[in-house]
Amino acid sequence: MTVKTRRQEYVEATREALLDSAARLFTEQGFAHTSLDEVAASARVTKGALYHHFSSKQALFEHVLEGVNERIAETVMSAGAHGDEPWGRMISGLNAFLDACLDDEYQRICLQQGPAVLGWERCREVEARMMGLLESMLTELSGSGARLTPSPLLTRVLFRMISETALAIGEAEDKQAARAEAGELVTGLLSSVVPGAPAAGGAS
Amino acid sequence: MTVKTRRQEYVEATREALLDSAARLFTEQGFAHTSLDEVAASARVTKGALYHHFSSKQALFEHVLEGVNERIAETVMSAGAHGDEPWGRMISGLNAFLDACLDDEYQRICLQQGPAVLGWERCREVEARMMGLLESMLTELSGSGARLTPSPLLTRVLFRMISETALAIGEAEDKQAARAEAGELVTGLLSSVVPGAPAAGGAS
DNA sequence: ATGGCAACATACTGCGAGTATGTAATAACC
DNA sequence: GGTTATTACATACTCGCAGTATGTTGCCAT
Repeated sequence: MTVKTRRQEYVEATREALLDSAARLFTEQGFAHTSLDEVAASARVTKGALYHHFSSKQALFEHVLEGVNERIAETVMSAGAHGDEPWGRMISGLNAFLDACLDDEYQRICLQQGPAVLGWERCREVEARMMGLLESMLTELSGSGARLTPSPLLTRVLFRMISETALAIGEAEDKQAARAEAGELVTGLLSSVVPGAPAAGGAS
Repeated sequence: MTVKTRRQEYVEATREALLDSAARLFTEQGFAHTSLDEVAASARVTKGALYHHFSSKQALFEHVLEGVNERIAETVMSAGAHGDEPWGRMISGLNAFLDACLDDEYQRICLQQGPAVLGWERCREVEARMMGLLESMLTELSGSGARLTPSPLLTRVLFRMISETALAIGEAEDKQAARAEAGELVTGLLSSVVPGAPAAGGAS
């Protein structure tokens, strides 16, 4: 690959400025109450530039969501990679995810607006990486004999369950307390489903 | 209360025609792709009539959702009322709910569009009745010694979990098979959380 | 040099939510 | 029982905004 010309850098910068502005405005005002003129103005370009880079408002939102999701997924996966025993990795990944839920952009864009704007189906496609992580952890854990046999549906349901606690954290007044309660509840639920864990443990 | 005049009947009929048309169109085309002119035309009135009865498009949707939710809640609650032992009532209520998820209107309006249009918070207010039913059942079951202490968060998480299986049923090609799998999975999960149940039982 | 394309800007269209105003029938009041 | 107020709509309009059509300007290849 040849060295990137200055012009290509400008193009990329424009594109990312649009994505950044969109992420900010979608987070602050929501998808419906954010106009594309606003986004363009915030990135100091016009709507023409926006439509040159993104085919529609939905497409713009989709790219924003993918970016935010990617950022969080990276954090969670790196947290879930370390540790030797399966349960330890599960717990670290889980805690990383719950911590990520304190992130405003992830809250509003991925958890709240995402399903509304893109539909559940498309939204789950984006979540596929994190779902995959959860699924592999579940099968690994179930190796030691699980109460429930792992299945795509089980993974999906557990993932949504965790997302719901994430939403609860986001809505709570005292987010730290909610974060703690959610952590205990989810680990408790998981240890009910998959044995071989500290029966009821709060992990920080 | 005085006898209802013929005119009041007409008014009520108009209002319900609007609600019916809106429910149909929102279900078929979704909230965003349904225009109020369309709804009004389908009810054989004009937009003026619609705005006389409902203050905004959101308000119309909200009333539609409340109606659909009420209809389902009635079914579920009556199903959950019969039976003498708590677990039996829980199972019947659960099955009634999962069956209700085969209902297109409930699927699309309450489970898919609802959170998107009204936001999760308002949506949970509407779901309060069914959440209350679940919560009372949980506390009742936990009387015999639960693995997890019941809490609002637990109720909420379990409810969302069940809703997710509901969505899965709706999206599946073979809905009957999905319905069966969901039934087993949810009863299995619940019996993991709340003991005193048939360890793993498929209830029809 | 020049033709073409990429990366924008400008100007316009159309749809649809919401509003303002009209109007016919009913209800209220004296 | 005639006048007035109100209800239950219809008609006509505004306006914000997503999407489109059409420039305009520089860069790059040949």
